[in-house]
Amino acid sequence: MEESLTTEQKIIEAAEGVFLTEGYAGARMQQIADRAGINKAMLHYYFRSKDKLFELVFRHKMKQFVPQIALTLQDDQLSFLDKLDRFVMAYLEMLRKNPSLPLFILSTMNRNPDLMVHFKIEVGQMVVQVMKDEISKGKIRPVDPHQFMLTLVGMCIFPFLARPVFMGIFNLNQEAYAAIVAERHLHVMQYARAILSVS
Amino acid sequence: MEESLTTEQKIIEAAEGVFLTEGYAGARMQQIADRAGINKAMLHYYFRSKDKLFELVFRHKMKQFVPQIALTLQDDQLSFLDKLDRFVMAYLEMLRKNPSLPLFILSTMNRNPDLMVHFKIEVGQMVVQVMKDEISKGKIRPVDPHQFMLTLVGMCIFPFLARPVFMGIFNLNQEAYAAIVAERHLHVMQYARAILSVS
DNA sequence: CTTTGCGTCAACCATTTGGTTAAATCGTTT
DNA sequence: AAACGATTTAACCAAATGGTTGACGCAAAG
Repeated sequence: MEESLTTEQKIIEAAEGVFLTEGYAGARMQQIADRAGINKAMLHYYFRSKDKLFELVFRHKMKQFVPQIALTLQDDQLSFLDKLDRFVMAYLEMLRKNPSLPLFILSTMNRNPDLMVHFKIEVGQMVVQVMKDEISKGKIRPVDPHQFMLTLVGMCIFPFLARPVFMGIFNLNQEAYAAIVAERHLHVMQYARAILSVS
Repeated sequence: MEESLTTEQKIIEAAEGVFLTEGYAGARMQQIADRAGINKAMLHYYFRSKDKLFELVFRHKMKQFVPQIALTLQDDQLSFLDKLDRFVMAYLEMLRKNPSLPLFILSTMNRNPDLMVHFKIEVGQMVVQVMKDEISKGKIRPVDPHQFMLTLVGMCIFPFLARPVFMGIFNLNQEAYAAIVAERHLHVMQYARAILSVS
């Protein structure tokens, strides 16, 4: 079936699954080995330690998590709001495919904020610059870019973080919550338009 | 100094601190004992097991976390938006005092969604009902209450979840981020007004 | 004074966990 | 087919971890 996968790939795949759902402290090397269908010693043969393996997984997942909004913003043809629309659509779709990604990243980063150092990220500064330009050009209303991005990205991510809590509080079943997530895009853009649109 | 605290209280306080920052899997009974300044055996003397102690802490923290918006909504004197304003103010203040509460709750609930069963919460249904009433009375614009509450509460909580990531992405220091959090209330209400206000 | 029961502790225990090792197996080259 | 390096495995190890035990202190009750 998946015999085409190399052992190293099988390990990484298994490690991602286990680390994502259990977190670093909750993950067990044996569990990863079982899931990969190999001997526990292989883990240490290919990746020296639990830390090394985790770091590999984390780096990979972090790249997925940090919004690649930079690419979307490059396109000069579109208006800023249309660029946002594209980004929100793509980001929500990615999250739907990786629903446990946000909690994994945020938990890890809270436990060890130093990890951020390894990621020289310019996307933040870039977005702020673009927004300031748009504001000075009068294309969008003046808004604190930090607050705006915090809200915009949060609106996308939060439903995946709070899923069990909200399902409980609002008495929702799987389908009802899936419907909310499916409609999320509309409400995110409704927010963006309400805040940014020049009357 | 704090010799007035009973041993049981010292344990609970220490357990809260450790569980909040380390999570269940990452917390060590020895660590809790050290922090409480007592012997490890005392933990098992007062609370049979790690699970029992954790459950106690979790229940306590869960009560703090679930927005007590119900109380705020009762007051009939205020308009709906003023009620929201009160709630957002109070909730943000609580979060500022308990910055690691959200990640703790959401992590735990994701790991074990069954825990929600223990909390018979009616606040969700109540908020939905109030909003529907306001809508039918024409006091606020028609909005999906679920989407709205998800956004409103998310806007409050998310800054505390994403703190290290956003500090990294936007190159912010402690003070800069604190300033964003301090100003958060304004932007949350700006959202609420933009979405709910009848023109 | 002695007994009783709660609180406290050091020492101990069984299991789990990350990690190691030495032997075996497989594939490729000569 | 011998040799050789890469891969895989079972068995093992030391440390850590949640949990237990028996003794000791001590204040209140008898």
